[in-house]
Amino acid sequence: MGIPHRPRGAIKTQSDKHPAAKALHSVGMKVTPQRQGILSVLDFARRPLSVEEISQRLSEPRPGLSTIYRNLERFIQEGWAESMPGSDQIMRFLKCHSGAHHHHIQCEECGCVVEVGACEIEPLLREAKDLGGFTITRHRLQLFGLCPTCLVKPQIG
Amino acid sequence: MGIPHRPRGAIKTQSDKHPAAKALHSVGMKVTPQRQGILSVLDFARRPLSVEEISQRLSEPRPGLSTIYRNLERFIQEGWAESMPGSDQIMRFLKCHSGAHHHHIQCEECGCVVEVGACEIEPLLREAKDLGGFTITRHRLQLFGLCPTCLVKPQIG
DNA sequence: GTAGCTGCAAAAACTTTGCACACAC
DNA sequence: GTGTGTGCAAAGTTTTTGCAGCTAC
Repeated sequence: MGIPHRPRGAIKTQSDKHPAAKALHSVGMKVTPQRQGILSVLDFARRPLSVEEISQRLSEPRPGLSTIYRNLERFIQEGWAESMPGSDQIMRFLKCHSGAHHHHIQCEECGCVVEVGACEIEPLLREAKDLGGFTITRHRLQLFGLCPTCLVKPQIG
Repeated sequence: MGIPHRPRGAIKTQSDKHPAAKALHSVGMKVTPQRQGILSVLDFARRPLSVEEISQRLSEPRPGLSTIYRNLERFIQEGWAESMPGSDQIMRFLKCHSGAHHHHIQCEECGCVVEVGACEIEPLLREAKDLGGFTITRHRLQLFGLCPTCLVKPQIG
């Protein structure tokens, strides 16, 4: 047990089994175990991960770091992932579940991230006068706070 | 010529001449030419500068890069400067003229940055319900647009 | 005079690149 | 079979660290 038996004939590329494979297919990218692995790791992650962290979460044999870098770049191009530069030099990556305009809230305690769909900032900006004469074309909002779990949990110290 | 003669007696530390020196003094940092230079470069910059760019704008003899890094770190601690991670790996630094909560608008064309003092986002966040149960503690808003100059100037292409 | 600061050089950390081989299609 | 993708290793960049000497105070 554990290994489900696979109906033969249904196996060739498993392209239509996992959504990841489907997505890769749809943009003309080859469906490789490495890509599926990286996408899967990002899917399960609840906070932005560095390349190193992504590598650690991948099962052996692990793809080379360069493979991870190269694929993340493509995923970002496709709008599947986002890079989140932090205060350190390390770039962290996050999967975007919504293709539309959205923002992220990150918990200051545990680092988990959720997407916030509704963006009510645009109208605000339209009204704002004192923007130094700038015409706003886009914005980026990062929210920080405490997630429900960490809010309940008493802070250490 | 070239070298202005300096009234003797007025020279000791010039601590009370430049605001930079004053500021350094006020937090117990020694007033060195390197620090004054870096602060001055940041003061004149209209867009975030990388360490390399700061170095290039300093007059000979230039401080070592490590000196620039070390001082930027302190300036950020003091709230005089801010680091702005971009899409590349390079950290860029910007002088904050307001100590209070503020945001930046960056021109997508020329890269210049201005501060926006009034932040009308807080009340908005307080009303917002669908934040996944998060309690917002702080936020970071980056605005991008076209500055008045670039708005007038016809785009190339 | 002393603590703090700087310069230099070496090391560290992160990311990119080149090329031969492998694999998805 | 072909072209894309991968692994490995080397190089490139940016940033940090250690230490001896210097300088602001």
